[in-house]
Amino acid sequence: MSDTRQRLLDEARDLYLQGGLAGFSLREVARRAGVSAAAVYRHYDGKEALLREVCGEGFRVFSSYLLKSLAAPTAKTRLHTAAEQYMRFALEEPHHYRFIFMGAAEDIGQLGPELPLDQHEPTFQFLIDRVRECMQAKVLARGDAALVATQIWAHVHGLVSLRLSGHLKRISSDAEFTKLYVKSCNQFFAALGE
Amino acid sequence: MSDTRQRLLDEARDLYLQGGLAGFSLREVARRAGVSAAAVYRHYDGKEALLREVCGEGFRVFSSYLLKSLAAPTAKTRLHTAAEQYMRFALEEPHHYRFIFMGAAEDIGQLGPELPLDQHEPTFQFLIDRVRECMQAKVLARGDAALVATQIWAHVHGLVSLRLSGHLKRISSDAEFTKLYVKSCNQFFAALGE
DNA sequence: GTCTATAGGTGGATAGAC
DNA sequence: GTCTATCCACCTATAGAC
Repeated sequence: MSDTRQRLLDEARDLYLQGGLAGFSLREVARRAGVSAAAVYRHYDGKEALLREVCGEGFRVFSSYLLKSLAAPTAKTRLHTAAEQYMRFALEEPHHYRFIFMGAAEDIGQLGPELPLDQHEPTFQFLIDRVRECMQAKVLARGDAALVATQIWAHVHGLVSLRLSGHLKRISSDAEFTKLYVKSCNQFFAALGE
Repeated sequence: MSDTRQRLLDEARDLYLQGGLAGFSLREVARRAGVSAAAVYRHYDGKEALLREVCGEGFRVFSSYLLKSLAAPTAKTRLHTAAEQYMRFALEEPHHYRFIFMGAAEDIGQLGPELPLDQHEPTFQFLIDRVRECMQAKVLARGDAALVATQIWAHVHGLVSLRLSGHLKRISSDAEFTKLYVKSCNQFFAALGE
């Protein structure tokens, strides 16, 4: 991948998250990348294709975080590590997180129908697998693994999305947030029969 | 308030939630309301002012839902009813919910600095009060009421926002979602020492 | 691969008639 | 209060030179 191509991708993501789809234009992306607007078309088919690529990159990075949790030795630690990695991804790659999970994908969907939202399924399946093996190991109470995975996803997404959107005014540092996140997850896992 | 003024407000909210800030234009709002673009300026100062008014209306409706929970007789039922009303607001007024809690307000913030996001505080304070009285009634374990309220907010917002953004592909009806929501809240409240 | 130039379009906002 | 007419800015996308 050429330097310019990657540069355009980075600037596109930043610009999008700075001003949403409203303030997003190829011209501005090109300006920031230091090339003309026409040059963008040598690398991407247009506005929609560029944003689509941003989205795909986000999912690749997200997956790389999640997969690290497979290195943990037990079902229980794999679930806990997965939750931790989810948070790490959100805090370390907030641009990507917001793009993927906080409405950006929907915006792209309105630009064109064939968006890469299908990528949600494989990553969600990963969480279901972690829940299922915890149930088999009697770490979580038996039940519908997909439903429990949904509850866990909602719990972590709720915390993370409020943090990233700036709604948690009482929490000032990442360290403070991490403490709350870990505590809240532990309490919720406990409620799920751990 | 004149008919046209209210009409513009309704169309503005719908248009915004249909296409985000990207597809939002005064001209289109005016078209839908059946007036000329220039007529909008007789009622609102411009694009930003119109969206600001949409936001304010959303908070008023949200408050009206929450306040109903004060009619419940005990601290515990008031907390449960508040959680239920939160969900009812989200399901019955998804446009307003998305506008207020799912990024829309941020978009407006980029249009102009003096946005009505302060209104988050009073409504969040309402939840803190419900938590505090539950702690005093020994329904919840004692602790930092604001922090526990944050956890509860995150939990319900996580569920609701995933539902509204269409990410919960396995849940097809509002009834099914309501069941999951109530169950999940009960489990989490239990973990908080109820 | 990058540029300039350009065609064709949408939108915010205002002026002035009615 | 609502209209038409208008100005100006910005955008997407393409054509053709280098």
